[in-house]
Amino acid sequence: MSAPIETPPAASDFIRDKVRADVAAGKYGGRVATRFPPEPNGYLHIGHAKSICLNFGIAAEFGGVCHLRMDDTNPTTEDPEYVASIQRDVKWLGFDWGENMFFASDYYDALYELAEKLITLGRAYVCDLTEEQMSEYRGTISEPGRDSPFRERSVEENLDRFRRMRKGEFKEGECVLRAKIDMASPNMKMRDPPIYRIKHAHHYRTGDTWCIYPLYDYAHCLSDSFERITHSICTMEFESARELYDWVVEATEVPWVPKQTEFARLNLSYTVMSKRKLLELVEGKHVSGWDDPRLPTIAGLRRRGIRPEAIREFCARIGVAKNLSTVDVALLEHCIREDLNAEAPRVLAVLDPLKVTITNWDREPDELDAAYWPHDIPREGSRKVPFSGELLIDREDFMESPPKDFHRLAPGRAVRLRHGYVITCNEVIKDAAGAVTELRCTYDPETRGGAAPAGQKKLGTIHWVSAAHALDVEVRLYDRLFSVEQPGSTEGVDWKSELDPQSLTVVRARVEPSLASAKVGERFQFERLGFFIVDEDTRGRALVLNRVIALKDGYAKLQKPKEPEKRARPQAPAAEKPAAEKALSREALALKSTYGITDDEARALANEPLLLSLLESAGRSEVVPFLVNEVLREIRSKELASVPFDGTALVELQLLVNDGTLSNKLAKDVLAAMIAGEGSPREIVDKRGLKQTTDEGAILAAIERVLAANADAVARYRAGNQNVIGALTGLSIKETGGRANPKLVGELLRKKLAG
RNA sequence: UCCGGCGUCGUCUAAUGGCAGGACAGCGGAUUUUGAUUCCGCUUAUCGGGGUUCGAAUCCCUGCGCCGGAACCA
Repeated sequence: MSAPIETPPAASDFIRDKVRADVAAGKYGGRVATRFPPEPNGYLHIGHAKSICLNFGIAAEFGGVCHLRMDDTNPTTEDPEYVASIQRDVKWLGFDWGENMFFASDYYDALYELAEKLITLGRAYVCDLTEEQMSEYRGTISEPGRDSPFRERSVEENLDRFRRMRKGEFKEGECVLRAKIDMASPNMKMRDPPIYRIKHAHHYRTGDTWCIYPLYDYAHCLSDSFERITHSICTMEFESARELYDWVVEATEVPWVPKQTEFARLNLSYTVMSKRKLLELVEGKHVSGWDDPRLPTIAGLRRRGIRPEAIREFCARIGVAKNLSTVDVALLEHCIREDLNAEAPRVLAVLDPLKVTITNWDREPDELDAAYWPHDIPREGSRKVPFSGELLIDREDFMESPPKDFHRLAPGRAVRLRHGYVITCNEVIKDAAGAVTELRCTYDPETRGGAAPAGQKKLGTIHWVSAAHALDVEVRLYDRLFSVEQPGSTEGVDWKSELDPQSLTVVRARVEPSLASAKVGERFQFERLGFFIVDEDTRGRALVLNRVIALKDGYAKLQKPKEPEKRARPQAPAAEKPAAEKALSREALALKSTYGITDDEARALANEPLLLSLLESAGRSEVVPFLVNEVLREIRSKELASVPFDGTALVELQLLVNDGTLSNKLAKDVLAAMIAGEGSPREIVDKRGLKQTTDEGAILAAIERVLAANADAVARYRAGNQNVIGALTGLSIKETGGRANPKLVGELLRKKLAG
């Protein structure tokens, strides 16, 4: 239930399309139930967030439910600490599973009963092969496996041994329960996969009740079934497990049959996402913990200061598809800035202070009014900012001999201090080593509040604080964890060596005094610098702030030498000579010579038995193009195993095309009707009045109606978009009830548009 | 190599036989007391080769490339 209202409306995707179609078809009684099924053996990361948003999002959109289920079937890796962190993270992301919190470990009894049932039905057996033997018997991806010598044990013996497994009479690894499927299956997952193994281990929830534990492929689908899940959504690496998923559900004869759908997992540039690598970073102390703000973990993102709104928006924007994809982290960063722009009040802070003395300041400190929000954000509020004779600015905002486009402070130049006065630099003080230690400037009293002096239109603005008033704080500047786009993608290079040593810089910074009351978790924008959050390491008045994300820096970009354009696919030359094509099979060769057809046609025919039988009953090569191009499409897309007509009907159809009764397009419509069982081609033509027309008057009239109704498209055509003619042709044909001769429509249309 | 999946702007993703669209990134301009934001504009793509069709990113054949699958992990 559950997604909060402010969740961005998700654009549709192939999974939502499927759910929508299932609901419309009344599948599962129109019910929608999804689940997010993490194993509690690690922390959630932004890749999980994608799955969470998908599963909870779909449930919310279709009035269904989304369960949170711990897939805890491996006692040796799981831990309640992870359960707690997962619950916290899902909740923090803004989702609510309500009553629907489940644990696979709660199903151990039911799973065990079904395993006994499988044995009783002769669909599972206890196998005593060792692990190495089993893998040897399994064969390889290109060679079939061999049956285990224990495969034909009697039901009684299997039942007895399985019960003894449960009682703890065997050592770990001594035997397993296997599904009895097919050792020769091309899908390795189907070669009698183990479904129960012995583990004399303490489970964090069931304690020492069990010493056998079900494996994923067995437990997961049944858990889905127990929970009456309708759409079991998972990532692509489980694709070959789907066949087994379906087998288990069917073989155990459970009443509820969920269906699995896979989508591509999220990869992000400049970071790593695998549990193994994340664990290695944490355990190897490359980061400070699971919540290190540089990590893509939910805990890390939260500590970094990113709001769940930004993550949800990001997940909505990346979409859901099956392509292997690596999303540019710049998109995440964009979502973070976009979210914080309207949420973080602006304040002044200096990260790398340089002293500025205002030589003509001869009074008490001034109290300036400073709005918290810029003009384009409709929010109220301001604070006082003290201005005095001794200020601090960021070192970056001064250059002794600046280029022309540097609109900041330099000897003899003026700059506006944000919310303050315009100052002019008169003198640069340096230490013995030649480093600048102080700037001596004068202020213009007429410019209080930042008003531009007469005649000075273009004036840079920089941030500053008053030295005597500013707070001394710790600021942690976080950046991308890795310095390369795809860590680990270069052969022979350890991915850990690609960590960016500068992903964290800690500085002592000075911030305006209003931050004295800032609370942990509060976010600010330090003007011109970035977004910051008060970190939980803050102790009393000793503020610690994390940089969430830097502001975009147009000037820095100007300075950077342009990256050479990475362009041009390094693919072209291969296209020169056509690669050797696959030799024709014996069957195809025979077809080719019998019917005098092309290689391509023979191949397509040989691939599809249904097509072959149609051709045989037709006995004429004339129907081959239609068979290969149209009939094949229909039977593939509708997954047909048979059709309610034979080849003679196709010959009849072909004759109708030949004598001009039907256009090719109409023939396709007739074919669809034939598949729907509406009778012979001639009957369908008569019944539906599908006869093709070449009546120019009628066609012209239709074209005129279409052109009148689509003036904009006509304009685009005349403006040079030739492709529009396709759409207009289609529309015109449709206008005649699909009966117009397409070629004629095209000719007339072209003539009409030209004239 | 066997089975399966996937190939659309630099990146992610739409277009379900009929005008290749959007977002991010990039580039240019306007506005700006944040070189931010906002606004406007621009560049850039259907993996190659054949076929079917009036019309193909989409259907068929084929080549190529990438990913996943041989845990008693999930």
